[in-house]
Amino acid sequence: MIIVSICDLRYLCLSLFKIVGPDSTIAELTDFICAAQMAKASDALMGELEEKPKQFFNDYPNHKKRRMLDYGKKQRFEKKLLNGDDEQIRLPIPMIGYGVPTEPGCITHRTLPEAAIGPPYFYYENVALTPKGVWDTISRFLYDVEPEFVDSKYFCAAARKRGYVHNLPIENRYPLLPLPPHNINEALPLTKKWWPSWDPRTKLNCLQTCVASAKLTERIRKALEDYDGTPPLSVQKYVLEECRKWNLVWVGRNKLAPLEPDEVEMLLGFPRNHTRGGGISRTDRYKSLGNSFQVDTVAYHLSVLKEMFPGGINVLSLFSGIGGAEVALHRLGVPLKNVVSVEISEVNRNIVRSWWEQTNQKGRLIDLADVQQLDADRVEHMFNSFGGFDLVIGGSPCNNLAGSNRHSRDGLEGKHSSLFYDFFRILNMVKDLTTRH
DNA sequence: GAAAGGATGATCGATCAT
DNA sequence: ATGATCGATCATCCTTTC
Repeated sequence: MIIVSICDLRYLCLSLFKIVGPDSTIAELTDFICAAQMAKASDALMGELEEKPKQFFNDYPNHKKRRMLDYGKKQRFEKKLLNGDDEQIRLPIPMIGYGVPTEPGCITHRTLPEAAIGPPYFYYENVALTPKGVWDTISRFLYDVEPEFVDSKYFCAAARKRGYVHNLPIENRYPLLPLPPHNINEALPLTKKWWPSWDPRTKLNCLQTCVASAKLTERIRKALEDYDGTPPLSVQKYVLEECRKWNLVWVGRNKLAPLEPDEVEMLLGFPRNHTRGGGISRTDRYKSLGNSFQVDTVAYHLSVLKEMFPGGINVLSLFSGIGGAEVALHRLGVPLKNVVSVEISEVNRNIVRSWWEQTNQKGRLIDLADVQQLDADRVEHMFNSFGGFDLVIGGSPCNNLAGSNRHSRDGLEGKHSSLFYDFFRILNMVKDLTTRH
């Protein structure tokens, strides 16, 4: 039974911004929404309590204050309230979304919810493997569009499991050419010579923000060189574990190494030296790259824009990072008229700016620092001076969702990941402005 | 100071064993 | 069916080294 519709939720959200103003925190916002849902749903809950009271109390302990860390229970709660008829969002096997160029089984038709249909087009990205219920919430806010889960291992030699919520057409997509190498030994041909037969990997795992230290690879080398030829199974197991955990590749006899920043750029579909701005350390390059789009994957989804906008597009790019969206559109040959790029990191803004200059862009790049400072007035002003935005694109922070985070995997309400609600807020403003014109 | 190294589990699903 | 096991994962904080 659907108790609170997505429209109600959006109106609640928007009215809260009007009531308490843009300075209110996300925690206040979500508390408000939860309280409103509670009130609206109380009648139906009484019915449900009669049916299976025990399960209810197991699932939803009786506390007034919402705690950050019990997102799982809260999300189940919300799901039951809002989406009781639907199954929880599941990841597809294989993880190819509506289809990828290299695999059979392409879906060419879907029906979008009425409220989701553009203009503007929007494209939202985040990690696929989140705590439970996160994608249900994201999908509900983004007009009930079902996420498209795609693993970039179908586009390049490294895995990258991501969910994409967008309202783009899915017919007649095409990949960037030339197709990038799909296996490790094609992408990194020099490793082939040293690759032992007992290492069965053909794809790398997800490229992350940290890489293994030289000390670690030295320890592995020492462990291997005790044996002439094939090491015993126990050593093989240890080495392969470290290889998979740290994405190590073979660069010499018994010698493993982490990927170079150049190689990560190539695997992610960026031009060589894309992140080699002035004064950026190796560590910072890995960090910026690890937080980025896989360009070929995103470009495949965006390729439908090429025919629709032969004269170019205006883009609002939120959480731009090192400009994965901009690079993807450029490589597709979609002219960039006006690009508003919002990115908190100055280093990343410099990277995008110098890419913009190096590629001789004819359009205009406006870079801003903070999505939270992007209020209705500024959006409306830019909207009017450009004649609207054709695409709102971005991937909001994943650090409170990602599995690698031991310290603060707090879910969508976490300090950084809650900026998702700013993506929704800004997209919704653009949507309103577009329909008004 | 800046860069690199090292220690730090948990979640969730898929697969396997019972 | 049900529980055990396995494997992947856009990270953060503090210490050490340069």
